Amino acid sequence: MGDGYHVLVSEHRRGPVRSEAARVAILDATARLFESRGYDHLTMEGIAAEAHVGKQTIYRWWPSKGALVADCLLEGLLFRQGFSPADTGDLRADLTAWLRGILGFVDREGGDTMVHSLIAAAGDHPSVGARLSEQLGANSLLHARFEAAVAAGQLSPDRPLDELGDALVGAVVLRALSRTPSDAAAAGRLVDAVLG
Amino acid sequence: MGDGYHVLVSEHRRGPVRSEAARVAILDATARLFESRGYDHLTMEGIAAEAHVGKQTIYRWWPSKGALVADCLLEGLLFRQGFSPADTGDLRADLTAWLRGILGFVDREGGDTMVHSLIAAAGDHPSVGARLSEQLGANSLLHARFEAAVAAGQLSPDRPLDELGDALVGAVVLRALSRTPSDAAAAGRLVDAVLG
Amino acid sequence: MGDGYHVLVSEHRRGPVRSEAARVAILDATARLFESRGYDHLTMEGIAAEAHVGKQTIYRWWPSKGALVADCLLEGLLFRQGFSPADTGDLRADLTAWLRGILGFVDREGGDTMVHSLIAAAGDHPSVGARLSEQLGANSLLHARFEAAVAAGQLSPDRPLDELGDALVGAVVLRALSRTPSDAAAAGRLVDAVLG
Amino acid sequence: MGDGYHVLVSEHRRGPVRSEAARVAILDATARLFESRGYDHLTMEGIAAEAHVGKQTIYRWWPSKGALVADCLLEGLLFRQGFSPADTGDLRADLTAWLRGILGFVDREGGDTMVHSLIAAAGDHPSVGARLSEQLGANSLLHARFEAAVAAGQLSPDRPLDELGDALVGAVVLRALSRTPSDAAAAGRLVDAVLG
DNA sequence: ACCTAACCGAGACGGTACGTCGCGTCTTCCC
DNA sequence: GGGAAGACGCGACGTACCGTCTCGGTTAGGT
Repeated sequence: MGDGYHVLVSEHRRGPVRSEAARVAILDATARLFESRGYDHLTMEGIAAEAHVGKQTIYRWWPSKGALVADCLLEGLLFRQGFSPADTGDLRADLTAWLRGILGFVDREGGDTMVHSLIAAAGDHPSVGARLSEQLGANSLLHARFEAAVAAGQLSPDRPLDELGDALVGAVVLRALSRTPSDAAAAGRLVDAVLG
Repeated sequence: MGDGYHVLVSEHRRGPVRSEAARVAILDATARLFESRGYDHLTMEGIAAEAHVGKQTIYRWWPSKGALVADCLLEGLLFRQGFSPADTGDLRADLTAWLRGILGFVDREGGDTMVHSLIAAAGDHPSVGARLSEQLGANSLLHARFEAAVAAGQLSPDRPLDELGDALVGAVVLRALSRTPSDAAAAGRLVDAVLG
Repeated sequence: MGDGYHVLVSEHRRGPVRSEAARVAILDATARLFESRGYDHLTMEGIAAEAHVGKQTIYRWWPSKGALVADCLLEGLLFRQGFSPADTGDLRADLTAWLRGILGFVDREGGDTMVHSLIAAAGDHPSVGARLSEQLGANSLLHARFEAAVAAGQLSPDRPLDELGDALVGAVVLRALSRTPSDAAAAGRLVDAVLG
Repeated sequence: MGDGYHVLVSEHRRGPVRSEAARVAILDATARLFESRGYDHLTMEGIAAEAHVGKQTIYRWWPSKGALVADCLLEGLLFRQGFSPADTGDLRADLTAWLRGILGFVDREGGDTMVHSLIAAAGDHPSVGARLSEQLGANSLLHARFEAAVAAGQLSPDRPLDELGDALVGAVVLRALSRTPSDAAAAGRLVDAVLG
């Protein structure tokens, strides 16, 4: 897992094996250019040049720019900053703090570019979208926090937890899309909206 | 409304006035090509040819493809299908039906292309994002439905209504981004998630 | 003569007469831009802007860029530097000095640009070619010098004088076209070639 | 000869080598369009289309339209009709016949277009001018004829032969520029002018 | 004193061509 | 056969000018 887009099967072949150096150089170059120039200024030619690699070497292993970015996400080269909700026992407070962190990141310099780039990449490659919400903590960490809240009796057990996360993350994405700047109370209001 | 991207300020200028025929032809062509080919196969050259217009006439009045699409949305040329929640008195049922309609549209042939295209366009132009959620009914119609629910005592008056809509629409957008197909119960679960 | 491309006939018309200010501004602007940017970077739009004049005002009175330049030559706004052969009594020496002056001008900074521009303009407008050789002194001044030489017995009376001038000027133009730089003795050799 | 604009130096480079097929297709298309439409209706886009070649492939190897035409001349694809003076022993008669041929060509349909096109091309690219006079026979063939005349005692040995040719060819070019139609005796007068 | 045709400035219009960028494929030499 | 390099056909970009047309404003005869 995380070996690049094509998983090497064990069929025996002649000739040299895939160059790990090239694979890493390509992903590094992709991540570097993604962060500095954004997804839509990311070009295959630019990546090849930055990685000192022939274009064919990229096309041999990845079918598209989106797949390349998806692999960068898998390797954790992009969007290093994960957002995990704390567990102080107070679900509402924890969610608000978590959201405030995310909204702050989105509003900060470069943050919205990053999110926009990820959204654009998600349009090109299916798994990027999944990774996007995962990096925002929704899929795993947020789910765990919700389960803890259910166990603590702060959340009704029949609430669909995945959808709860989707709603929160989705609202953030929507704000990023419409470039609505978030005021200080926005995180609180959003939590109020879904928790009641 | 429908004045185009540049709002004509009242300063007097000599010379010919902007051609309404060209403006309409361009927006029509944009809408036509957007629906038939999707946002990322939309080209300025294609629009100019389809509208029988010089490229410069487009660039004179719109800075980008995104702005063009945003104007099409403003004029209601795109995404004609608006989604408005009914008011049967039962908020939960109404929201579920409304969401089911939207999710069905997104999953249906062409629907996800349309949403993906709008998301891509939103990345290029700020106001497209706002229009996107508006067309989904969130900003105005959904807000009205929520207010009716508050009046009917079905919704706590201190729930932030805008954020409630954002959460629902955002979840839909997130699903579209990650291309998660929605099962029959998805709409219900989503409503359960936010209404508790 | 020199009133611009269209000679005003005396038929009576209503309305304002042609604006002399505009005519002069246009020719001045043309000459200014011709000298600074060369014939092929000369544009109708540039001239109109430089002259603070509508494009239509240019097209109303001149059919082409070449005609405009031809009028500039007629008015003496271009290529102010005329070359006239002296008459010291020694035809060979006078011609050599005259040619040296011309060749020097062509080789000097900007000179070949000017000649190239005039040649290019001549391609667009017939009378520019005639003006070109006239400004080089060939048509009138050189002819007069030749007649004096005939009278002084330095030149056989059956030599065709016009062709003699054409040969000398033509050789200069050819050198300008092929951008052959002329050495110090070139003028002398050229005179030797035609005078024998 | 015929190596194209860029002379390949022998430094070794990796990667694909320049496509000879593309080079030839481009030059052929250029010659074809030059002859049919003239230099100033020659467009890079037209050449690319005619040659079934990408525009970039042209710009990769030639900096301008003029360079392209210069290469066509080098390859002998243009102006196939060379003019060579005969040697009947009578220099004056031979030169007159040769000039009459050239002047006739220039005056004939298409001839002046060709010369004007070459003159225009010469303005864009230095070597075209040199090729122009070469194709008119001046540089090599005419020089040879002059040497024969010197050997035969018909021409003084101290006459500068190159300049003699320049004078004759230059006069022709000048006539083409000023679009002066040549009468039947023009060739004779021109020869009289330079031979005395 | 109007009327109105023609001038003027400004510049929008439908076009053509420009020169550049990036795509994904193909070709060459080297390891 | 993988890899670096990069030429290739191609499509689109955004810009520059072309020559025409359309405005409002101005200027003179004509009535």
